[in-house]
Amino acid sequence: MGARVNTLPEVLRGTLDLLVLQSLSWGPAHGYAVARWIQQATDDALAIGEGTLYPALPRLEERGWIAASWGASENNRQAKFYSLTRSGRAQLRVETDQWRRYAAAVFAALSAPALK
Amino acid sequence: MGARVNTLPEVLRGTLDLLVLQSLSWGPAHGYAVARWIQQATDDALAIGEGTLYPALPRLEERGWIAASWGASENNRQAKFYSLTRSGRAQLRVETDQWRRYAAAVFAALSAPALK
DNA sequence: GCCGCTCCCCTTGTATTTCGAGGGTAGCGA
DNA sequence: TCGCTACCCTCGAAATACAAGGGGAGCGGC
Repeated sequence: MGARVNTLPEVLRGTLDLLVLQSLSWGPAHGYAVARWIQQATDDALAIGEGTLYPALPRLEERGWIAASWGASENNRQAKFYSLTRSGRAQLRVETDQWRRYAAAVFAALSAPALK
Repeated sequence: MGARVNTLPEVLRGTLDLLVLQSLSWGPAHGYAVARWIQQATDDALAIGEGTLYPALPRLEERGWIAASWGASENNRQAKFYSLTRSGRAQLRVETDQWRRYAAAVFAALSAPALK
């Protein structure tokens, strides 16, 4: 049915963002913990390098989806805690939905017949 | 459990490749038709621009996954027909599997609990 | 015969993002 | 004091999707 047409990277490249937002939906966390969460939540199927994650966090912050503040970690280290903003929560819903529709479309294509 | 750890783009960026390979699994087709197939097979959820698809085809050819040959289209135009090679068929299996595992991991994360 | 549409190919520049490698500080236990 | 782990960051290289642009050739209508 007439859903809007998506371009690829809008959803694809946003997958990291989606995972980060989702990880913060449980409450504030620092970058290092976010990385661990993703790895754990995907049962080690996905690993995010620090060189990938750390640039992503200010990006999300710039867009107003997360907010940062320094604090002490569980291990008594300085750590930058990120928390979801109101608009970040909305964005999480948007991206979750996009992902679901995108994944459904790919799965559909994988079992689609030849072109008519 | 102990699946291999994936990096993001290996799977993500390969999604277009996966769709193209899948579209050719039904037999040779020219680029224009591949684009139409993808749009149709995903129920209009995904649209691939020509500026995206046409550079992708030589890329896949370079990797030995598809082979090109000129011919006449259904509408009696010159068209470049691509067909899956043997190694392309293998690649299709690999990428299908990767996609399934990747998608499963993301879905798992979307319903994962807070970090321990 | 000509117009315009659709089919079909392609290139270029730009923007975005991921990755790997590298570098740095600071607790903490031995 | 050593070394490990937790924690932050930057940089350059590589990929690739996109929008915009350009072109040729059938074909049907006039």
